[in-house]
Amino acid sequence: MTQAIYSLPRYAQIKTYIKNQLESGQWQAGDRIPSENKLAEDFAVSRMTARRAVQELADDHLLIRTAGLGTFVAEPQAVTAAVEIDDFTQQFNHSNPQYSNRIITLEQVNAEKDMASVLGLNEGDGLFHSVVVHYRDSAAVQWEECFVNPGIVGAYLKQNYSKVTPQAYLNWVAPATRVEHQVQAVMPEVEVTGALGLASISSCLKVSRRSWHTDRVVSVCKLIYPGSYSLGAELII
Amino acid sequence: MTQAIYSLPRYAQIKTYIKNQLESGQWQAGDRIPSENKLAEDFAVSRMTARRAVQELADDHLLIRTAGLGTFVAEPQAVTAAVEIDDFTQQFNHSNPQYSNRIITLEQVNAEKDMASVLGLNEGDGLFHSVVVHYRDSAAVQWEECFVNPGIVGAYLKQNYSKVTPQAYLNWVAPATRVEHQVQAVMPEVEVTGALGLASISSCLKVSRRSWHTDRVVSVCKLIYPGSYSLGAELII
DNA sequence: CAGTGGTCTAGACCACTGG
DNA sequence: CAGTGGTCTAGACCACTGG
Repeated sequence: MTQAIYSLPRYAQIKTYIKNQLESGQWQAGDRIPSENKLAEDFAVSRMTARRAVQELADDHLLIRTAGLGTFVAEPQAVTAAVEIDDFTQQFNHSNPQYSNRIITLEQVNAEKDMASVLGLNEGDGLFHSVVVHYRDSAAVQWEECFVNPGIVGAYLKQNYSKVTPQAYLNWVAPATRVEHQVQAVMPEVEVTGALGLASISSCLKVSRRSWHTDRVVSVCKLIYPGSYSLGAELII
Repeated sequence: MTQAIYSLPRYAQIKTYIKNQLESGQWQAGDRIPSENKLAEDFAVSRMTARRAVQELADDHLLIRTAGLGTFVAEPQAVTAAVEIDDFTQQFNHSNPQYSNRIITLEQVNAEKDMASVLGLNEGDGLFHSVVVHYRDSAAVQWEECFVNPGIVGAYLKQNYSKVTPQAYLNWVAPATRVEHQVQAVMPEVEVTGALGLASISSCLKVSRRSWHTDRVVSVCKLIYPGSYSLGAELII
């Protein structure tokens, strides 16, 4: 069926076959694809080999598997390309004389269900919550709201954040081994626009940020920038 | 050794053990970790089970494997503030049945001063200009306005963009060797909001994108997304 | 109930690395 | 050469799903 490149491993050949079916539209989102046993039979390989092909594609989010049900074509994912933008954590520090901040909130709260699951905690567990507004030359440039895993950064609430920013402290205690960002345009709540000194219906840039230390989530943050602020290099168009 | 959560699969227990060694610093970057055979013996499992644990951690870039040599602790990754942004060129293609587009503009224009300098042209030189609106399931998801260097992509205007997207064509003719993005929240002009089917004061995400082929600028694009659209993975907070 | 994916075994052969 | 990871087999038992 699939034209094999010489000596391409069999599981890779099966992957290629499946990917061709997906790309050509033969198998549509939501369709059930052949079972491991069927693929093993069709390609004359053991089930473990067929399984490997399917599993790796599932790991890549091209397929979704459910025991007892089968394997299904995933909804088209927004394929992503990594783009380097400003590192917000390094941008703001107290060695910069233009910089200042204001602590709005610094407290322990009980984890709601979603946040608990993201941080690997149980619902109701204690976690740390902070809200800080960052200024450059007395203009508010960022609202930073963080939820912090107390199992990793136990002394988060006890730091003096007029000396070090929350992000700098987090990076010092638990250097991120992975960071995930998500960017969106929003009109923030009045609480945020007020703190940033904006009109109540201002368009803002929202960056959601999750950071890991090894395999544990250290912090989940929401950063709001005034719309006039831009991430990345110079303005082009 | 490892405190197993009851009924956690054995490969997962071995993963936990390894991760503990990494987190505690027992195994440092560059160290060689026990071989599959050694782990299989220590944990009294088959080699395939031990292998699965090690392989999954290698897939997560915590370990690096080389046949004949062994498995080594990876260097801590340099954290870059990478934001995952949709790769428009791959996301939008005509083999995706949910996709469609509408060409608004496809023309040659004379370069204004700023654009000429960005593209390495002289003021008044001809350049190509396109505006395309992309749809997913008949909902507008992106306004794409491009200025294209005619010295690199001379046949840009002659393509049939009902068969291939402008970005896909650009990538085919002059694969980008560098891409720069800049992200901003804006309230677009009525022309844009109208084409996207939005209220006239909608908050939108604007991505400015410049792409290079070797050292020449191929295209300068402005991408506008509805504010409800988000770049990157799932919504967190 | 038959079928599915999830886990696991105890072997095997291979290409490759270092000493 | 002995050891490593990469691939692969032909079985097995399990929890789970739908009809």
